[in-house]
Amino acid sequence: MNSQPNIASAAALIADPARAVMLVALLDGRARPAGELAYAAGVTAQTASSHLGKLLAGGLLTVETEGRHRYYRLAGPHVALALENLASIGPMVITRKKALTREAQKLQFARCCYDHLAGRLGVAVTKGMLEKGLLVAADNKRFEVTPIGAEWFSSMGLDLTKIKPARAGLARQCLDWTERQHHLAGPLGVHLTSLLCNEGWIRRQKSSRVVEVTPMGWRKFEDHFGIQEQVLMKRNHKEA
Amino acid sequence: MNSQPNIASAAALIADPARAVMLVALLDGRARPAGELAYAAGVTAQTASSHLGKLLAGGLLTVETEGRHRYYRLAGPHVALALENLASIGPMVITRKKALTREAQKLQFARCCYDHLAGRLGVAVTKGMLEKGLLVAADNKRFEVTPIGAEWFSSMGLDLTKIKPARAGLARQCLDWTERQHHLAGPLGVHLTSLLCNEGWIRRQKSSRVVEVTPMGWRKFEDHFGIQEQVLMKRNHKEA
DNA sequence: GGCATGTTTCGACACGCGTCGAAGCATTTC
DNA sequence: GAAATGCTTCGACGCGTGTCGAAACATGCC
Repeated sequence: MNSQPNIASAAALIADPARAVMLVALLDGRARPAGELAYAAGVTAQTASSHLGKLLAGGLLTVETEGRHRYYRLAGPHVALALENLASIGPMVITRKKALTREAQKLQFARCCYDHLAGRLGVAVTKGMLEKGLLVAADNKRFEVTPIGAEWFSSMGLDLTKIKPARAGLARQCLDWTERQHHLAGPLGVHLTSLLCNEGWIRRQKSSRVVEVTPMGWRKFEDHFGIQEQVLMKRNHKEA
Repeated sequence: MNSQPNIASAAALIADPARAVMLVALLDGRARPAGELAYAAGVTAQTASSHLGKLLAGGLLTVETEGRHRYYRLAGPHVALALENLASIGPMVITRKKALTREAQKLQFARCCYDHLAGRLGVAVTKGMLEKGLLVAADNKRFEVTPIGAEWFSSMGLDLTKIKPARAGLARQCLDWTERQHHLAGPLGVHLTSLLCNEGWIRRQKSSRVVEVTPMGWRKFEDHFGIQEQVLMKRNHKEA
């Protein structure tokens, strides 16, 4: 009935530095394999495994086994929220605070999720491609490229036959953390993103996952997918 | 620059069961003396003092020394928010969640803060008494009863001369946590609250700090202070 | 001034838990 | 089938820290 022991145990799980690093590394909602989290936290695989087991038991993480990898991700947005709130405590830094949310807004708008496009822009592009019939959603969280889609990619200078599919497929559906909708991932997503970068539609920030759209990019996005800058920029986050 | 060590240390402060109990006890925003927190946490005064010192250094608490007492309170709403978010983690209880906010709303509306009236209602009553000229704000967080006020209390059957003032005074200004405005505290606040209870204006819940207003109470509140039920009930919380 | 109360500081003990080495499973690759 | 990779389990070590007794400090009451 009382949540008092609860809050202490949840906090205890976050309290360990190694675990905190892992959780922060998962803040973007992506799933990561145990080994990567171990490396990020600077501990051995055994130690990381112990930590991940505890976070799992504590309900902070969920896990998906895929082959010999185990992918961990945050159990939900409430966990991410709690982590962010915790970050607001501490040295009581009055500064930043606003700049941080600025950066967060940028990230929410457009970012790189590994090496493919995510955020509001990523979802919008994916949705546009679906509406134009370039892609269709398939089972097992995949996308399939339609003949029209192959033609479009070709016209963009991307030869699909030269892209090596991963074991999970050529184009995958990746659940966008902030938007709660799928965006395009997998090898095709990676190639598309670097293509948009090379063509000057978007620009990647160095040392950040923020992605910016060039003026030319906005025109192209509207031409190809009907994405209007005003609409995309103005939409506020939808809180439950 | 990175908030990673930060979040771990903040979590570590909350992670200890004794500290967690203290923090939860302070969740309503009231300031409480160290001894009371020690008792609540079930530890000795020395242990509690150590904990409180750490929470203070960590920026989770603030302290005001008053006589030989030291009153601790949460450092701000962001701490309360973080604590509540932490409570949402753990056993992943999908239930409640809505019922809890219900209870929280009730508490926000009217509650007992120690033994005097607080919440939206407490603030409204205090504001009404100020507007009617029954009280005036004085220095050192005190209220002073005007001659008109003394007359009003007398007409309510409360003889002010029989109330023993505390060292800090007869009537004090207490900062309301949810409303961010002052309400009436001190011995006068306590006597007024029990008076309203005995006269049947309000009803105190047992085993909860929630206070309910009777139909007769609403009529009286409107007659005496111009407090209208619809207005007070409908007003939503103001978020920054 | 002297005693009582509320709180903090100091010191010592002991339990908890994070850490890693070694070994055990599961899966993929050759 | 054998080797390699990714991850988990087991066991032991050692540091960190929560705990309380004793004492010091501060304030209020008589």
